Amino acid sequence: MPRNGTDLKPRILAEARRILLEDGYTALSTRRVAGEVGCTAAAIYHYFENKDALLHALIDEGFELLHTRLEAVPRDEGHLRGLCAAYVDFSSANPEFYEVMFHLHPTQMERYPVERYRAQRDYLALLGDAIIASRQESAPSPESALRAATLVWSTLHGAISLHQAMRIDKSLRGPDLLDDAIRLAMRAVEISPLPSQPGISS
Amino acid sequence: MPRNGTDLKPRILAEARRILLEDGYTALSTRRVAGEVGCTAAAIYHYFENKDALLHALIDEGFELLHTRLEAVPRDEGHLRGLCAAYVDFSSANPEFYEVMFHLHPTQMERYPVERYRAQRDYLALLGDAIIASRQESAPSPESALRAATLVWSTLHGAISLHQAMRIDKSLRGPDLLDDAIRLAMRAVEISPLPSQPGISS
DNA sequence: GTGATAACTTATCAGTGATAACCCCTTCGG
DNA sequence: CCGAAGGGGTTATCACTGATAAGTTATCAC
Repeated sequence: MPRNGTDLKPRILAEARRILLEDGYTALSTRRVAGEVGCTAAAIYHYFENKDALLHALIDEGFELLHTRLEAVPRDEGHLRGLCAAYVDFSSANPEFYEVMFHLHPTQMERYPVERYRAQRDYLALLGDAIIASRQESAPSPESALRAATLVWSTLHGAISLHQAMRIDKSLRGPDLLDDAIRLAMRAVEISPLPSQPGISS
Repeated sequence: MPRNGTDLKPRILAEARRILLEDGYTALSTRRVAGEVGCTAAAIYHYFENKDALLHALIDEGFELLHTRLEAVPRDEGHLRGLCAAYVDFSSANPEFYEVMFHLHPTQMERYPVERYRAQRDYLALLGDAIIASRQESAPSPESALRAATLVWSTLHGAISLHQAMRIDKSLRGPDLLDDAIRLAMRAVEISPLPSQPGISS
């Protein structure tokens, strides 16, 4: 039985989350978590199959946080724009969460099944619904709504990615780029429903 | 003097490049490079200050490759679209190069000075020129051309990033998303020159 | 030849994720 | 009340990683 009274699992998660948010993903090591929890690194493997499983628990937390943020957006005529702004705001307020949720390459995350990402992506459904609602007269099919939603998402993600990686020019303000991206994303709806040309790029 | 006649440096670079392209960034370790070159891991540190310096040499190669690709785009009336397509094609043809060039987070690359990325980014200047040329009548200022070019770039990058990370829905074709992104990026020119609203997002 | 120096190797360190083996304490069956 | 069972850990260790200091060898200048 635990020397410290309570189960270790929540405390491991709490310390891991704190380290991730305070010092970033690269600082998140099993030994460091163990050290701050007050146990041995091997103890973590009693509660999580491996380090990735611990990280995935944090990723799931991030997706839940994003979910509640997006659900809170009022479903009025500005729903789509609100979703975009909320998504961008989430990335700015939680850059470390955003990084592990969207920046981590699959080769570094082989044990987080791609399926799980896909299951988590109800934000795409939200975007799709908002897109459908935003143009009731032209009534896009669910397929083209998903395609447009993906384009909206990818547009926002691109700006967030370059901004967070500090790749944009010094003379440009990050928030301006994010704002431009939101405005551009609103136009994605006009792009996607075009007939899909059979594959071009190699 | 070298036992093998030639200097090790080009061979180290060649093996590192091969490993990066064949097995990806995560497979690139000093010991592996040394093993395939036929020397010791410590020998690498004679030619490169650290592992990052070796990786940066590869990144520079990638930027040069991208540069020649973009320079080859004919500067006709379809210059901007051609640049976008060439950029996307480069990312598809060289995903490993693209990853280390644009996906590697600064926290994993602290020793690659951000300035160096900025110096490498003449593709932004190319995009800016193409944008200016594409609308000679409205004649955007260099500043808004840079801003628009960044938005174009970020739009393409977002689609490439999600595509390479296999984040997009199974029912969607990656090339379709890339194609949509190019079409949307063409509209970025209409977005950016708007009067920059003083900061909104947090 | 001799000294200097470039071009390495050997040995080692600190840190990473991960695993096997053990130990201790609680709990439950009898 | 006692002994087996098993959860909840620890210790020791492995195979990696990047990195460095110190020693060694070969070549070149003079």
